[in-house]
Amino acid sequence: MDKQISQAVIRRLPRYYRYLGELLDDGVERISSNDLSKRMHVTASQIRQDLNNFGGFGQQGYGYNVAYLHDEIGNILGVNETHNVIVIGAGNLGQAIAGYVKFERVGFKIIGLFDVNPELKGKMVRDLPVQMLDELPEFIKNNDVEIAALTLPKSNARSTALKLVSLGVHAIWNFAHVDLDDIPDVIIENVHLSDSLMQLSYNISQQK
Amino acid sequence: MDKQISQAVIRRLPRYYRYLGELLDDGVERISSNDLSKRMHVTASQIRQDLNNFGGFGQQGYGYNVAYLHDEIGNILGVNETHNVIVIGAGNLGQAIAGYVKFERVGFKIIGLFDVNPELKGKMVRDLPVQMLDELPEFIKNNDVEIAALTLPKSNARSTALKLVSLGVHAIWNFAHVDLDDIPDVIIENVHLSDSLMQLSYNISQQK
DNA sequence: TAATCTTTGTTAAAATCTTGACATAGTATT
DNA sequence: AATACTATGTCAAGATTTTAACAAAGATTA
Repeated sequence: MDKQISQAVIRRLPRYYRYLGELLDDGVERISSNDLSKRMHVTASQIRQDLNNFGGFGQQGYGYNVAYLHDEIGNILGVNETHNVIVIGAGNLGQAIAGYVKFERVGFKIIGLFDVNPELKGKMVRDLPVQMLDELPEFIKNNDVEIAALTLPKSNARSTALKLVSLGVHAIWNFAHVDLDDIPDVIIENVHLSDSLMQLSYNISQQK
Repeated sequence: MDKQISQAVIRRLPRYYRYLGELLDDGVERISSNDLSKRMHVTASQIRQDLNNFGGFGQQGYGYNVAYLHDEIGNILGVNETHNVIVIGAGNLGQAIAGYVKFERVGFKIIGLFDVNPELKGKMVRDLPVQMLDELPEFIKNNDVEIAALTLPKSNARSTALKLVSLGVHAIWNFAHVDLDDIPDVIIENVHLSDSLMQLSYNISQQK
C-alpha cells in the first residue's frame, strides 16, 4: 500500500527535474544534496527527504548520479511518456497553449484544438486546424486523448468539463476561473492567472 | 509591528474574493463562515482564521456582510486600485496576456508590449502596438509601470529582469522557466506552466 | 424586554511539513 | 589494506498549518 505523498512534495519535483536537466546539459555527472541545495536555495534535508519518498536514488559517500536521478524524477512525473492533449477554446490563450512547442519536449503533445466559434473553423495554429466542438466526440473516439486544457470562458467551463469526462477524458488543465474540483472521476489542475496576479499585487503592497 | 502572514493564506484570498463576488452578483447580502465553507469546500474554521489575520470583518450572530467583505479583501489584494503592467515578449503567450481583457476588471491594466524581434514592431495587439525593447527605458520613464510580465525565452529572462529592476520596475510576473527569486529588490510571482502540467501528469498516474 | 439562537473571534489541540542530527554505507586516499 | 572522509537515508525535534471547541457578542423571536 503506497503511502500518499503530499502535494507540497509534488509541487517541488518539477523544479528538481529542471535543475537536474540543466546540470545534465552542463555535463555534471554527480551531485550531492548539499551542492544542489545551495544552487536551489532549499535545505539539503528537504531534498533528501523529498527524494526518499520515492526510493533511495543516491549513494552514501557519493551523492546522486545526475542522469539517473533526472530520469527517475522524469518517470515519477510521467514526462518520459507521451501524453496527448487537446485544447478547448481557441481564443488568444488557447492558441498560445496550442502553439507552445516546449510542452512536447516534456512529453505533452497537443493533438487537437476546438472552439464553438464558426469563424475560427479551420484556422491553422501551428500545424493544427481549429475544429468545432461538435466534432469532439468523434475525435476523442479516434484518438487517445488523455488531457484537455480548458481555455474558454468560465460560463462554459463546467458543462464542457462534464462533457469531457463523459467522453472519457479524465484529466483537465483548467485555465477557466471556476472551480471544477468537485467533479467526480477527473483530475483537475488549475492555472488561475488572475489569482496569481493578485498574489503578486498583495506581495507588492507588503514590501512597501 | 505587522505579523507576517503566510503565503498559504494569501493564496487562498483570491478564491474568497471570487466567491464573494459571485455572491454579490447573486444579490446575497450576508453569509456565515459555515455557509461559505460549504460552497467552497473548505472548513469554516479556516475561513474565520484566514480572515482574522486581517481584522474582524464579521459580526457575531450575523456573519459577514458580503459587499463589505468583498471590498475589504479587494483592498488587501490591491485590486481596488489600478496597477500598470507591461508585457515583455510578444510571442503567442505575451500576446495572449496582453490581449486578455479580464485583468483590467481586477485592476491590472496592460499599457505596453515589448519584444526584440523587429518583424513584430508596430504590430497591434488589441489596442497596443508592439514596441522594441530598446524603447523600454524611455517608456518606463514616461509611464508609471508597476509590474512587468516576462513572457520570453528563459535565456533572456534573467538579464531582462535585472534591467527592469534597474529601470525601477520592482515586480515581475514571471512566465519564463527560470528562477528569478534571488534577484534583490524585486517581487517575483512565477507561473510555470510546464511545472503545472507535470503535476497534473503525476496526479493522473497516481489515480490509476 | 427577556430568552433563545446564531455565529464570530480566539484558544488550544491535532496534523502536517520542514529542519537538524547522526549512524551507517560507501568513496577516496595513503 | 587501513584510515579518513563524504554524504545518504532516517529518526526525531521543531515549526507551521489546519481543525476543533467554546466563550462571548450580538441577532432574532416571543
